Amino acid sequence: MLKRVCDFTLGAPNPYNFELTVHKPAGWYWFTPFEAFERGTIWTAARLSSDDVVGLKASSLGSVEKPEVLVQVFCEDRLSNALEKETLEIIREATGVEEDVKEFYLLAGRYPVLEQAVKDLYGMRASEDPEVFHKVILSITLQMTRIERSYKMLRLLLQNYGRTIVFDDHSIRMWPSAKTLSQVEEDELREKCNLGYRATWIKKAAEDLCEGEIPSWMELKKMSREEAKKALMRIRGVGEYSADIITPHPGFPVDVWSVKIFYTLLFGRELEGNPRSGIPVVREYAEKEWGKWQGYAFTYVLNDLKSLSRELQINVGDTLDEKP
DNA sequence: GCGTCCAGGTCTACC
DNA sequence: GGTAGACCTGGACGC
Repeated sequence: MLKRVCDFTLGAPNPYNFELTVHKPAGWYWFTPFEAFERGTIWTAARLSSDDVVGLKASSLGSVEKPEVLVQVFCEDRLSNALEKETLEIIREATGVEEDVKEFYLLAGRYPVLEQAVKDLYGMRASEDPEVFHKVILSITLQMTRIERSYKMLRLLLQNYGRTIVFDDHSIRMWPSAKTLSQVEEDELREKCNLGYRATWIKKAAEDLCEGEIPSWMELKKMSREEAKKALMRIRGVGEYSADIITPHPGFPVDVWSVKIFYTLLFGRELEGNPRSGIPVVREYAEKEWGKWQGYAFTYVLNDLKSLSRELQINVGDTLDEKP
């Protein structure tokens, strides 16, 4: 059982909606697929550069217009000043309390789809777990398969190689560390987690990360958008789509499923022919129209599909199932 | 039941 | 530089 070692209280530029930020409507997790969310409070876990895992309990003390977030940190031992500072940095990144969305909201007013999404998800931040390795695993398991199998692979990875931490009467399953996965035999990884050819890439990424060949989140953040993407695409198994998911400079990671929806929403007609042909069209549109806010546009639309399809009377298909 | 097809990308060999 | 073809697995579908 971890003990409470420190608390942080954070302010944010309004509007800021804590619940929508940490518990997004489309069902995606904040830090780990096995975190707990009950009545406005979230219990989750983050990994520090020292490989220590801290438990996080977070809730809102304020409102959308007067935001204030309380985060309690749990750990085996008291954190050093450096690790406490790193924990705060991770929390700031994940809560998005330093991001001001007013500019995005002004831009959104010019596009009916975004205007509706902003109305529905007012105050939400697009931010999430700033851990490159977790995002590498996620993006690789999302490739070339149905979403059900992606979830299965993720579940098996966490169940077989992740660690469970217990704090504040909650038990949270954490992602496996790069060190752990680098030491697992590739065949074992393939068989135990149903990864197929992805086992080679995940194992290689774990090894590269241990050897310092993959930049950290903060290092990527300091790079330009293009440099960060180029650095990520040097990881085996990470192409343009995956790099857009991993990078701290969010792009527009449309795939053959989401491109059909975005095409319909943006151009008012269904995409005909091979869906892959629509990907560069939608990407180009997002880059040209929304520039640095394209990641926000993607997150807002993706998390508001049910409402958008109803309000704009557009059929977005039957693939809106809840995520794990 | 059983065989076949193909999917929320990426890599590699070949031209 | 551009582009087929291969890659794991498992659910859907046709027979």
